[in-house]
Amino acid sequence: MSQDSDLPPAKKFKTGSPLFPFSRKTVMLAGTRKSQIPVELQRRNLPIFQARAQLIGQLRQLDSVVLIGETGSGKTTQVPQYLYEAGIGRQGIIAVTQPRRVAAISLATRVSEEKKSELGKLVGYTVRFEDITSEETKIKFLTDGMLLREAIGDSLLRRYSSVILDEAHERTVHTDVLFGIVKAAQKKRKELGKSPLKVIIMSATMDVDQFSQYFNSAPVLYLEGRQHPIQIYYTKQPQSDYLQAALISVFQIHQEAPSSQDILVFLTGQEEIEAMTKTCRDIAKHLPDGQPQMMVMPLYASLPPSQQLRVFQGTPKGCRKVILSTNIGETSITITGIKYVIDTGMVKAKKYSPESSLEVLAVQRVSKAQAWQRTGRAGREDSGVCYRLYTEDEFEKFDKMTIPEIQRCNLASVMLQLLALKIPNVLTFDFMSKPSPDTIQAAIEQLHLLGAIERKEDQIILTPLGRKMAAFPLEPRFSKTILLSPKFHCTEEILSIISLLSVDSVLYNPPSKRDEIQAVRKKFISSEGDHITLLNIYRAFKNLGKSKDWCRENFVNSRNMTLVSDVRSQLRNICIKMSMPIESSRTDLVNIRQCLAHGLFMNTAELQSDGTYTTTSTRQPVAIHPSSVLFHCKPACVVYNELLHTSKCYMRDLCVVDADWLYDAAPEYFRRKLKTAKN
DNA sequence: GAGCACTGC
Repeated sequence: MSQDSDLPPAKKFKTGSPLFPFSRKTVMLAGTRKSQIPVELQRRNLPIFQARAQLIGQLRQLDSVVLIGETGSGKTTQVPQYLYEAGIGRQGIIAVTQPRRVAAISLATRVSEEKKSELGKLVGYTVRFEDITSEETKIKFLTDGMLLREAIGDSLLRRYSSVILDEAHERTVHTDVLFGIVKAAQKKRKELGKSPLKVIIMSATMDVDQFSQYFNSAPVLYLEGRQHPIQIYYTKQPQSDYLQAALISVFQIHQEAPSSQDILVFLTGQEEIEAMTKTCRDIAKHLPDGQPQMMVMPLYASLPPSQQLRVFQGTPKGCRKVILSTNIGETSITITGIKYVIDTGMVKAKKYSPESSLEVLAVQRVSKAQAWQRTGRAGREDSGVCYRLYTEDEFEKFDKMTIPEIQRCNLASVMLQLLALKIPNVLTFDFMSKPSPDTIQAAIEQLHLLGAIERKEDQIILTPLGRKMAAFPLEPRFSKTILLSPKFHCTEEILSIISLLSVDSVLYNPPSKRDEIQAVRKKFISSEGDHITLLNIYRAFKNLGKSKDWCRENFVNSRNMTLVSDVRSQLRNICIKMSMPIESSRTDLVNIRQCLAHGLFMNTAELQSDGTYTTTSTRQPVAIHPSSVLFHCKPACVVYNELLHTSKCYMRDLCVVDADWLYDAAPEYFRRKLKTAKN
């Protein structure tokens, strides 16, 4: 399979930087083929169809199965139909979970077409804000988070005869918790003599042993995908500057390859991608005659949707598309026509350290699994080529798998959910990959401080407040803030603020338009901090009919703003269901800030005599983030939404508070902290 | 004095 050769892809390119040679390997990865043939024929043409009878036989017999199949095997669309057509578990619903909303929606649409039934009848989907199912629905696609929510109401998942956990290799927090939930539900249903629960884990070719072992040595079935050969080139020497290396590779390929073949480059973040976009465009302008044109497109999540869509558009004849992407291009967005992938081997990812309860965002090496995922993007329609900007020796030293998210994040929400699910002992919950005891302990401590839990005879139980908190699709401290708000007569305002905080930033901040933005934003700015400023922006948005034009004029992300509005009405409905009084504080902003102080007291920082800030909880030196309206101010005491560790440790989204309010909110906590500070 | 990978309820 592998054949080494000293074949640099091009020798003509000159930028004054040395060329570096690559060594070559060929591997087979899966791809999908587009087709215009009728649906039934397409179903029969899928690689999985040959195995249909055998597969149905196996699925009928087994309680748990791990199904390994590469992209293009058709497993996600076909297995639910096979179960249904064979009448397996006819008495219940077949659930298929997905990590992403768009996937759940498009798969449901696809399968309902194949079954020639209207979407929402036999085949439906459930995602946040959207439930397209009915009494008739037997095959239901849903996000993993949605199934987890449903489990809080019924931990035995009684409505379902089968649960298919798809894309299990991605190991999202939600999928990882679901592993434990479905395993426990299956066992419990058996013990109680109820109808059995079939569990099917679907994954790309990774982690097989771990999945199988966890599900009581479940058999592993392999499905073939459609294979397209991919040539892999490693650099012969380690590259000290991966950006420079990527740049050279792009133009080497550009000189050699037919212009219809597009290039996808994996980089780490917005800033880097914008800079590289500019450099590529500048160089492309001055290429010698006779070379193809080049269209360079950035791709990252916070890019406005209109610009994201550009990567799907065709280019004029004789023009090559070069897409510079974050890891959004690994799984979330699939671009057709990619022939070449350039993998820098770097990624920006979050790490969590429980001792400082800090989340750190840092550029680091990808795992082998991630590198393969990137490589696979080159061979989706046809054979492809992947340039890895690292040596084969370096690759061998990469971690095998990306550390699952559950071992890299704050577990407060997860622990609250497990408690709401009535898991007997959350400290010993059967995670497939156990988080560290420190992280679990830190989460329990947080929930305790929020008043969500109490200890009773060595058991941790949910308080009535904690039970209410679990009803909100929010981080526990946000739920708590909402539940406190009636006391301060400002629930309407707090609902707006919490909704604003719980989605991505609604503010666009392109550096090129900084002065313009500052002028426009002036009218909303509150000296009391970002929360009140955001509230002002939301109020204006709402009063002016939620208009898109208004958003554009004010550099507000209208997509995120609409999401805020949806989240708000969802949260408000939950409040109504709890019979919470919902009042508006109108012009009184003090109440709102008091309420925030009571909810976010754990995130407090105080001004020191030298003009710097220190967190109250861990005495960590912190600074006000440049995006804050308080950036140039020095309030004595603030609460913040989150800490972000980049070049410094920054507080984001701040609110000015009185120290007295904080002592009122948690007297015991602050008495203890004060003592520690003095020692 | 200066900056934010990606999902999801």
